[in-house]
Amino acid sequence: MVDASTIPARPRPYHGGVTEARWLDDDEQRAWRAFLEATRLLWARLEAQLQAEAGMPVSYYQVLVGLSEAPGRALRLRDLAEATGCSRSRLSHAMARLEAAGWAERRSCPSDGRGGVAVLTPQGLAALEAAAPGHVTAVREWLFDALSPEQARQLGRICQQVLDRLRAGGAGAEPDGKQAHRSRGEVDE
Amino acid sequence: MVDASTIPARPRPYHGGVTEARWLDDDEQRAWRAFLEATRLLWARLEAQLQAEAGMPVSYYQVLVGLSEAPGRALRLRDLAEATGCSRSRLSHAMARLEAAGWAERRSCPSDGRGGVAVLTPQGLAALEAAAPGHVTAVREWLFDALSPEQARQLGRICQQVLDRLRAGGAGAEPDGKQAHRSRGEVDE
DNA sequence: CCAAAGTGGTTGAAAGCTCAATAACTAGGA
DNA sequence: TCCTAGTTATTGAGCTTTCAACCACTTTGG
Repeated sequence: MVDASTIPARPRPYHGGVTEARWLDDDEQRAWRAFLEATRLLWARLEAQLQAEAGMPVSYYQVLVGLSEAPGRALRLRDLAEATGCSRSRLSHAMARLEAAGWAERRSCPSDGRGGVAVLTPQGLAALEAAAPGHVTAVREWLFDALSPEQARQLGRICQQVLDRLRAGGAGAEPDGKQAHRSRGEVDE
Repeated sequence: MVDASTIPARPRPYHGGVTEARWLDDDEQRAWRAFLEATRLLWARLEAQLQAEAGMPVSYYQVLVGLSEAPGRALRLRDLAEATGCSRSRLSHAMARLEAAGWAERRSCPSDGRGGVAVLTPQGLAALEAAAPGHVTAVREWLFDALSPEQARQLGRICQQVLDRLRAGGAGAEPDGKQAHRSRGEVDE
């Protein structure tokens, strides 16, 4: 079966750049294609499961989780955005939907007039508690049940290293928040 | 820093289900949170890079790659959708944009009157060849440079196992194509 | 006290994706 | 032949996310 990849199979001569790109070797190529396909399918499965059983996309579920873990089940919108790793505008839109569903509320912040505080409602907590077991079961079934305990640790370590590098590497990603400055000198092209 | 997760930190009693969900142990919990965050950030980085340097989202790049690897740089739309792992309607919308950009064309299929064939134009190939080195460099820089060769193999093996399980597990995901039948007996709730 | 700069949050438009419906065609029998 | 069922691709509506612009408020520094 032809597999989806974001990298052409064979190196081609590239006209115009200054530096030659270092292509992926066979192990890396295999790993990359498997990674792309696995994450894509896994994510689709989890979205479908949560949508079917709890009627919400994963992103909203994550917002509810973020709120449920905060002291008093309330959090500054800024901090909630940080905790769930989403942009402020995205959270703003999401909160509108969560509020409409009766799962969360917005209050103004007493200590900072600009601020807003998101609060999880009892119905929101109930929805989260109803959704969680099915979600956990799906994560276990499609991810961890396919792996040995040793592999689970390997995966954790791998992801942590990648994460450290991405965070150290700074600019270029996070939207909405601070503007990206585009560092990184050695981009060929 | 508070980390985003789709699983609440502690098991909570769940009222209403028949079966108790098996929660994640500490290793799994750590691995899962790191996985979520790392894939999210990595993807954002790659999207930003390709958008900035090549003016296209990763999904379109994947379509161009799929076409470039096909014999004659042409492929039935059905097969292209399969190869890139996207739904037919998504591909249809994408083709409209790629055609407008002059990177691909649609022709009717001689052997099947229903069918359509997508063809990569010379401009499309040029755009792909211009975009590829930067993309490969980014993948290497943010993913593989963070890992040892052994870890790259581990990641490949892990993803392959997950992939096998997802494919064996059948229904529940792939949209648009065949309808999902929802198997899996033991869903609590 | 006041202006300038920074931060927090919202909004509307545009892009991309999904879903359901539909049209066009093929294939497989009565 | 005709009729039904399945396949291929497109379309439009709706949802989520991004992006840029914006307002409100706070902080900083004269």
